[in-house]
Amino acid sequence: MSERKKFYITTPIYYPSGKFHIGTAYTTVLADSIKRYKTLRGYDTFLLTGTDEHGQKIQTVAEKNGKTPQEHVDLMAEEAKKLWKLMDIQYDDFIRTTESRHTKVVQKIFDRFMETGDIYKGNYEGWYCMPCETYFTKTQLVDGKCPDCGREVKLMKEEAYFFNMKKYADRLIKYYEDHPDFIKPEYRKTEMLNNFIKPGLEDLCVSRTSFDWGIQVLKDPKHVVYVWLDALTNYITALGYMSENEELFEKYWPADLQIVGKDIARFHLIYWPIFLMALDLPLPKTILVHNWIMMKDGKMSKSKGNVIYPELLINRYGLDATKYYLLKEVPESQDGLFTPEGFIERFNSNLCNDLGNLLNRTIAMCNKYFKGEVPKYNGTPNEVDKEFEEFAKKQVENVEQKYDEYNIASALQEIWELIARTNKYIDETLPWTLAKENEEEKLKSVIYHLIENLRKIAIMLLPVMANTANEILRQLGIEKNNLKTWESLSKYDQITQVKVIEKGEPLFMRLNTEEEIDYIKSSMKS
RNA sequence: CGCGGGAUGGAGCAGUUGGCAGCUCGUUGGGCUCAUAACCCAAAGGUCGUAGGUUCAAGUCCUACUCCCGCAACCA
Repeated sequence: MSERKKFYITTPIYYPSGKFHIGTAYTTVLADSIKRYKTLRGYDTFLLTGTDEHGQKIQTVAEKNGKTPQEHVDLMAEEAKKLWKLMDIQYDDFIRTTESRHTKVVQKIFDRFMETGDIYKGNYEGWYCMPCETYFTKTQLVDGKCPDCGREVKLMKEEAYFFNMKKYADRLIKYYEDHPDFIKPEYRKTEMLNNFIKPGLEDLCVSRTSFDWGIQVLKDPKHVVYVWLDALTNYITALGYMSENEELFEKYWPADLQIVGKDIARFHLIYWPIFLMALDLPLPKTILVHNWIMMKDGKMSKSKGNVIYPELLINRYGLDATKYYLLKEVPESQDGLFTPEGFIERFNSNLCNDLGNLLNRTIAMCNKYFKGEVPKYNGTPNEVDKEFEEFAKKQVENVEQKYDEYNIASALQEIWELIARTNKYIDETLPWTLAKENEEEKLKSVIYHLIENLRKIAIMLLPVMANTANEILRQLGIEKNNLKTWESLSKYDQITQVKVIEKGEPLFMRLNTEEEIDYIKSSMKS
């Protein structure tokens, strides 16, 4: 029965050493929106997210809080799930790297790599900070001292396993060349080639003995698997790879889209494909590297007192407004900028004025002139109607194309152009004048076109702002499911026997700019 | 000469293969009254980082330079 095409999409698994900030929320919302779009387009979708729960840092943080590492990550995983619930993220599975379905398979993979010779034993050398119990590379050091605490570091050596990356370098380059869609945006590929691959790949350290909060290496129990071999494989262990039941894996792998932040681009664009090659598995179709949301004074950090948490925005301004802002604000070519001013401006201007007010005035007119009953489609008696219809059709195509390119910010841009055009249409057609002059047919056409455009706008907003979109449809009185599908966007004359609600309700209430800016700024400090 | 990205009216950004410099917000003036003091129109405001070069024509190509940001190998 399942002839539907599948679409497997992943977020990174997040490292729960502290509270999740807005950057994490951004990645997840981006993935969720794309999933919703693909679902709307009829795909059988699967969205995976989760937490990366091992490592030295977790151990340290847990101890500081007087907890065992397990207690700490249990708590953090719940925090993550709570946040995703608040944000209405429709994930299909949540993988934790401490779950046995993951650890068992990682052990198998490690064993297999030892057998194939991809993993060999060697020595890891680095500058070690005793109090922090952490290794640093030479370039990470600040004035030759520990970048975290500023104390002396010692050059230390420990036995460790390495993965032979060099062996796969040529294959990786070839793969890049043969698959132009593998990495988005393109310049990330250049970055990888120039910085890491062309100068010669170094082998990757995949085990440690200096701490034990990790997955044990079966054949050498004093070692635990180190970071990336553990973390990256979540994308396949979650689907049951190498387990008794590989059904999901068979169905969904390879991933269609993997979304990562620019900070972990290297690991996903180099090591991950190489691990997959070593396992003889197909590579994901596309890895999308997104940029960051920055603050005016640079990177978000607690010491600067400029961290913004998603809960704050959601609780005060609503989920849809928050999602809209996030997805609109990060461009492909560079980092986005979060400013309280920008947030409030977007809210008032785009959401209240452009969209909310358009719905409100449309509903008011439909009530005033037709007692709320949407007139039947009667063609395009107005001169502008025809051009207007064509414009809407074109925008639908544009939006679709942007969504297909995973460019949500641009898709929203295109939707807002249609909103603006629709507002303008009211001024062009002057419905109140038509009413006075008893131009019944023309007036019917105008109202119909307004309602129909709003219907299209709502459907196109479904992936990003489901609540708002459904609320628009509700106020318009659109109930039939066949008027809520993406396919219905290509039709213009389908609305019949529909009655809008008697009194429009504001989608978004205008905010007092100064008050809210103060509010956001003061909450960022505390 | 490590690599990559950026530098465009007050702020934030678009600018495919070179062809009269655009968008959003803000400012000013006007219009409209269906609407959430919203919406529509118009105007002001830029030597497109600097200096050269190619071209009939360059924000867009080439060269040099300046400044900002990220990465620079095991830090999500």
